[in-house]
Amino acid sequence: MGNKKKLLLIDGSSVAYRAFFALYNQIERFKNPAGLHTNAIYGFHLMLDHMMKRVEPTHVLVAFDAGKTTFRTEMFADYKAGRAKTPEEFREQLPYIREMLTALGVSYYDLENYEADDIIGTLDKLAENEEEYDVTIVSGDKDLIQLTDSNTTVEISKKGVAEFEEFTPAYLMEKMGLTPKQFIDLKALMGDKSDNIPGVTKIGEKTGLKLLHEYGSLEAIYEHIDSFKTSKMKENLINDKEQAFLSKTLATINTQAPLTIGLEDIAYAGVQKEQLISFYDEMDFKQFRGQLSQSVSPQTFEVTYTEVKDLKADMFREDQFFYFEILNDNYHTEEIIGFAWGDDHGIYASTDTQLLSDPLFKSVLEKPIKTYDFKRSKVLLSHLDIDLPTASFDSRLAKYLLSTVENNTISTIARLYTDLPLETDDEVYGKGAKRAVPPKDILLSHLAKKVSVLLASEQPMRQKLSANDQLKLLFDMELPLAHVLAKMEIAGISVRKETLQDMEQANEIELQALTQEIYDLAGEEFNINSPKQLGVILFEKLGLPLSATKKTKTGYSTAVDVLERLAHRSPIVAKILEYRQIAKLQSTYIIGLQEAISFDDKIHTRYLQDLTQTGRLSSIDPNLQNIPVRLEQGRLIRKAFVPEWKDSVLLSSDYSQIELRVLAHISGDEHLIAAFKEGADIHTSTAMRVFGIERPEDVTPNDRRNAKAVNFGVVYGISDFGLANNLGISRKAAKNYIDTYFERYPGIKNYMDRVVREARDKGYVETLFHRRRELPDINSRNFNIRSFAERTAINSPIQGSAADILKVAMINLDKALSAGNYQSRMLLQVHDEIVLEVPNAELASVQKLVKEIMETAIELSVPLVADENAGKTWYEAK
DNA sequence: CAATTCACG
DNA sequence: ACGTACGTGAATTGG
Repeated sequence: MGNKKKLLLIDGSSVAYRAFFALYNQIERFKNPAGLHTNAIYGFHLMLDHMMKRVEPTHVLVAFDAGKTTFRTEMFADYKAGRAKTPEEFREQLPYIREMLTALGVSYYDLENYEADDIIGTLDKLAENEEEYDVTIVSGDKDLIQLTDSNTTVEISKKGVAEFEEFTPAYLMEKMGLTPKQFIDLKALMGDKSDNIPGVTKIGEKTGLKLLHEYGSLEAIYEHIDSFKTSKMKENLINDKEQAFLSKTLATINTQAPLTIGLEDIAYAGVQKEQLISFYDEMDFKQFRGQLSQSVSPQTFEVTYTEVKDLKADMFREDQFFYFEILNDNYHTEEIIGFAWGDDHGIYASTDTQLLSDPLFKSVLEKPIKTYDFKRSKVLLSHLDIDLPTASFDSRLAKYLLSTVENNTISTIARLYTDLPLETDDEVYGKGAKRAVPPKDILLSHLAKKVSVLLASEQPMRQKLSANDQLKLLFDMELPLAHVLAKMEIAGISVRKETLQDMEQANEIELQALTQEIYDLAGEEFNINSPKQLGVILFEKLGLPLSATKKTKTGYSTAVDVLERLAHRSPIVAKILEYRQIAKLQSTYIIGLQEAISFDDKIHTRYLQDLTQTGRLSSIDPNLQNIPVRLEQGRLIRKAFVPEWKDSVLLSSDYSQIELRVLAHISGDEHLIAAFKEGADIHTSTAMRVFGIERPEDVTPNDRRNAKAVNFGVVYGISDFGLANNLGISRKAAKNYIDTYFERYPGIKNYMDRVVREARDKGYVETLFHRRRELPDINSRNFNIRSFAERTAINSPIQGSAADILKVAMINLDKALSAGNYQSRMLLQVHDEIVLEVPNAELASVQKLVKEIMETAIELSVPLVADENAGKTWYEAK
């Protein structure tokens, strides 16, 4: 019994280096006012926080390498020779990391002639002798793995600043089949490029592991060396014997370093607040500073405001900002808890929503106002029967257009465009269960501060919008769209609960039956919804082959594509697929949608206008942009979506192939343009060109299918691997398709090269309407990260321009419906589709109108085509 | 709170 | 050599 002590040992040199590179692509963002780079310091802090939280140590030490020469260089002059010079931007940060550790109450230590590894090894040994310690070692360097034992866990940094791979003796055995001691022998055989440890010629991880699994140790390998068959490997082993044993010595961590400190010296002291605050200020770490100030003195700015009890005419002037506050994010169900407005001459705040209905206030709101989140404001005020017709500025949308990298809260706006440190809503209102309306003075002051941030940030944001040529995007696209979306959300869509209830009952019975069948086939009961349990049943109990299996981080994958390849091996697989499909419909849609129906028998989704990286909308609470359609069983759900009015229908109008048309336009590829101008079936046309087929009627369904996949791939930023995966063909065959495609559509190839080059030069890409996507990773040295950024550079202008075009169409349609005094109204948007509610009497003319407006939203070098369908339910409007 | 799966364009 | 298709949201498990 008794509390075990917990010791955290950190390889400071290696963790700092990792932190430096984890945030390397943002290095220009991490500069304090004095010009010092701070990315490694910041990253180190994040890693340390992460581990402190996870381990909750009683004792901590950060060990650093002392200098260039160590006892190892005495034995082997070339040890760690030939290393790339440490960048100056990194070296300059090291002293500050030590300063930070002091302020954080964490000890650090270095020792002449020894490396950080040896300090850690020695302390680990000391702790082991005392027995009541649990030890966690953190490093970016796998060498430390040799120290793992029953009391010692080794965390090796894997990715970013908070992802680690946890090594225990059991894990090491499972992963590599090695004991911690054998891990040293592996390195002796393999060598280590970064430390310039030679190892044995031509022996890498694979051969090293094979030898160790067979003989157990380096010594044993050499004892048996005479019995080896003659081979190049044997020869290398013999020639490099001395080198191998030297490597082993070099790789072995010294656990007997002559430390001048002991465990009693490294107890965790806790943060030194004063010191830490001045350190954060010096480094310009606003975030850490903000978090800390929560527990110390609130660190913010002050603002004078008037708490309003009675309205007076002189409280209102032209060009004021108005801000309306709610506690949680669903503005359809939340009520205003306070509001504030003002300009440079004064800020006013109140919690009395009755004031809003005062004729004086109402008349002010009828004229264009500046605000933050016009759509939300409009919906909230509509609940008070106040109509907010227009806005002349929306800070939230402005921020979204300037950069999609961060969120668009006022706190973020404050940080990016002003020097006012505004607390986040989570800090002021609390989060999770603790969230609540604060005392009035705190609330009003926070609201007044928000208004003052909105005031201070408007000009900086306008200037940047202007510099980016994005003013029209804000004033002619996003702001008018916010108005249209508000009306759609307020209108909502009628959903028939009884239809869903009937489906729920039928499905319930079917699920019961399937569950029983699956249990019978499995020979036991288990949770079919648990991929983990399902994996055990399929791959262990039933012994299905792992050949088709993908692995996930946590175990076997049981995703559809895997299961489909296994379907012929056991009848249980098909049952599981069927169960999955119905269970998905049942929980997400049939039950989920019923819960989202409000008292007016309608569903009011919220469109997020400032979330996606491309300019698309998204839909939440519930998501009405992913209602099933591809499979008939799911598609039936659409029968529950109906018009509100009698003698009306739902009209759905969707763009045909809008992304490929956009691609044809921005690439200027003559063949793709010609195909669209001819009105050809685009996938058939692609099949003909790529597979060299003369007549359309000779294109088989399979040809067309393959061509379709290629077309999709092109839009996504194609790769042979991705296409191969999608089509279930070899990578080579996929590469062949792609090469032929680029040969036959040189304009497309040209576009891809051009847009990636532009992204590299400018750091961002743009849509036809100047919507930007920043691509900070485009010059990353990491192949994966860079490739992703390149595909994104290709895809974003296509997906984004298509999104822009539908937005324009919606705005134009809204205007036309109003101008024509139509009763018809838009209800839903699904990326390339608009759903309207239309009285029968208006159907013919509105259908024509919608088609016309969608097809003329923008003039491209290819025609735009929209197709309409109407019916009594969304299901029939297909 | 992360991971997995699956619904949509 | 590297190991991936682009963009979303919701339900469910299980630590």
